[in-house]
Amino acid sequence: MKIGELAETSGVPAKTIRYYEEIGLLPPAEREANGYRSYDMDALQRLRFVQHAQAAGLTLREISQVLAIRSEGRAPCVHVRDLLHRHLVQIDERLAELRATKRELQSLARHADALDPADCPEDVICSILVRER
Amino acid sequence: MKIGELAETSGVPAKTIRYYEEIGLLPPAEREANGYRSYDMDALQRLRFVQHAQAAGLTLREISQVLAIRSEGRAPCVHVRDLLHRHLVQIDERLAELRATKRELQSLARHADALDPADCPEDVICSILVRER
DNA sequence: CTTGACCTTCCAGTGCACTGGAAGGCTTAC
DNA sequence: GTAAGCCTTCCAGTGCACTGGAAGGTCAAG
Repeated sequence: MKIGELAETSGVPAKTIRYYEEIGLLPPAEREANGYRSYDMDALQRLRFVQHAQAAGLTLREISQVLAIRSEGRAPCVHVRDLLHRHLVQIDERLAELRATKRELQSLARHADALDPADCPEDVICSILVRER
Repeated sequence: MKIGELAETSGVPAKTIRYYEEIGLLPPAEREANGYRSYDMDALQRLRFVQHAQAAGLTLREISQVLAIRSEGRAPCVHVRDLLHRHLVQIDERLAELRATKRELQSLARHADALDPADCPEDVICSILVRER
């Protein structure tokens, strides 16, 4: 399987696959006689793993770590477990933040919708956003 | 008020305030005879506005736009209104994404917690993350 | 034999929001 | 007068995850 096909199958752009290899996230690909990268199903699996892990909120650096640990023959389970728990905490924090932002935004939006632009006073930057909450 | 004091009062590092000026987010500060930047309460208000707008999820670029529109004498209300509504949509999307990620992560974490690392098979990258959902 | 779709490397840029550090000037207190 | 702690500019780097483009090699179809 050439890089274009892998890109097609996985949905990850060829450029990005090369980039992943470059930063060591993926192992150097096998090469055909002509120098083209050649991939097997393992490569697809690895790429899918990267996608899953990314969807789970892990950074490429963290994914690299898991991959590296695995390739050393150690089971990354404990490591992954920690990573997962840490990310769950982070996600909860981020969720709380986002919800607060949403409330703030909604209150601002309600205020904005009730305003006639002509009423905007000249002496403040923007009465919608500046008013005290 | 010198930059350090403004930084102290606002909680925004002096470095960042200079950066904001550099990118045109804040207007060039008044200078004292010795070249030091000098700020008044308006500056503090602008900085607070930036903080609020940032907390509301606007990018510095968007905040610049609002500030620029205002400084042209036009009321940015309509613009801000649009911005707010667009950001509300974005936040809802991001919230949905995050919640999905959280569910995914929780399911992975439950799986990981139930696993003995010794059970990790050697032939997959990481059974926690790779398994089908 | 050419056209077009692939593939290669390499370098450089993007976007976002800073942040660090060097080299030097100013101010205040002792 | 000197030391600490401000301030200035300028350049450069950070982190994350790509993305673009140039210049060139390869392959299959017509």
